[in-house]
Amino acid sequence: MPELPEVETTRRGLQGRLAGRRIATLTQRRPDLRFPLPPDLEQRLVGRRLLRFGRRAKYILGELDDGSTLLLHLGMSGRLLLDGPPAGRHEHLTFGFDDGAILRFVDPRRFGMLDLIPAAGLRDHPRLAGLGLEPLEASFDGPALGAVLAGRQSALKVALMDQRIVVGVGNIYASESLFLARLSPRRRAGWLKPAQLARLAAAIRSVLQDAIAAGGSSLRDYIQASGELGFYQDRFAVYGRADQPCFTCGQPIRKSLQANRATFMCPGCQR
DNA sequence: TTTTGACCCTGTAAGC
DNA sequence: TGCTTACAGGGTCAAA
Repeated sequence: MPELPEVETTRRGLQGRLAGRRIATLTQRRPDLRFPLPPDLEQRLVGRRLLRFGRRAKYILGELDDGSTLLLHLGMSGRLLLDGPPAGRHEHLTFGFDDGAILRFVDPRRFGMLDLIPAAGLRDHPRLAGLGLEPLEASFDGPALGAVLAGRQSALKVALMDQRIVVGVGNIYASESLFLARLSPRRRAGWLKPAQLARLAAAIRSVLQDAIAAGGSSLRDYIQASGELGFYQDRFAVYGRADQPCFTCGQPIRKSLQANRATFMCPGCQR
């Protein structure tokens, strides 16, 4: 489910509602998400104040008042829901806060994860070390993208989804960004010219920013922390539009598989 | 070193 | 209607 726009939208919801709040209770319903939860999680979390919520790649980072960091990843089906009713058998963790706020971690497929990192361990944490460029940072441009793609023989779309190269771009936004940049997902990643790299970097940034402004994309089970739906899915140019006419040139959108993931492109517009 | 494919788990939808 | 199969937004690991 969540790519960078959905994670960022969730982060903003948490920051607005929970920053500065103290964790009063924690209920765990099962010990295993993608990875086992820290065994002493409740003991280490209850009583701590959450100072602010940050983001690195698709990870949400909750900074605690003792210097440790609550690390959250939503996987493919994870949701963080604020103040709503109980979410049923896939609600694995429930946080209660000092002002009565409730945060529910719901993840049917359990590809999500949660960890608590001591202050000294954040930089070297195995989930965070080695992550690639942040596409919304000011330094993300054509030359920066060219530097990390240099020498890559793999297909361009596969490279864009590699979190060691660029973070936050998943299957939906890779297809949408490549359409906007008019580049074929099957091009070799390391062979782009400077003008093409500049176009692609700008397209990635533009697609992600527009999706954040729209509250993310709500397919199947993604909703914002507030319970509202995102609506960027209404603007998809290619994703999920197999055989439908391209809005630009009218040719049918083509669906294929790359690295066992669905890829959508317009054969008329993308070269 | 880089790239590819299998796999983790569950729900949904399509096809028979 | 009921069963089976394919597929889904992510990330990791082993093998090639």
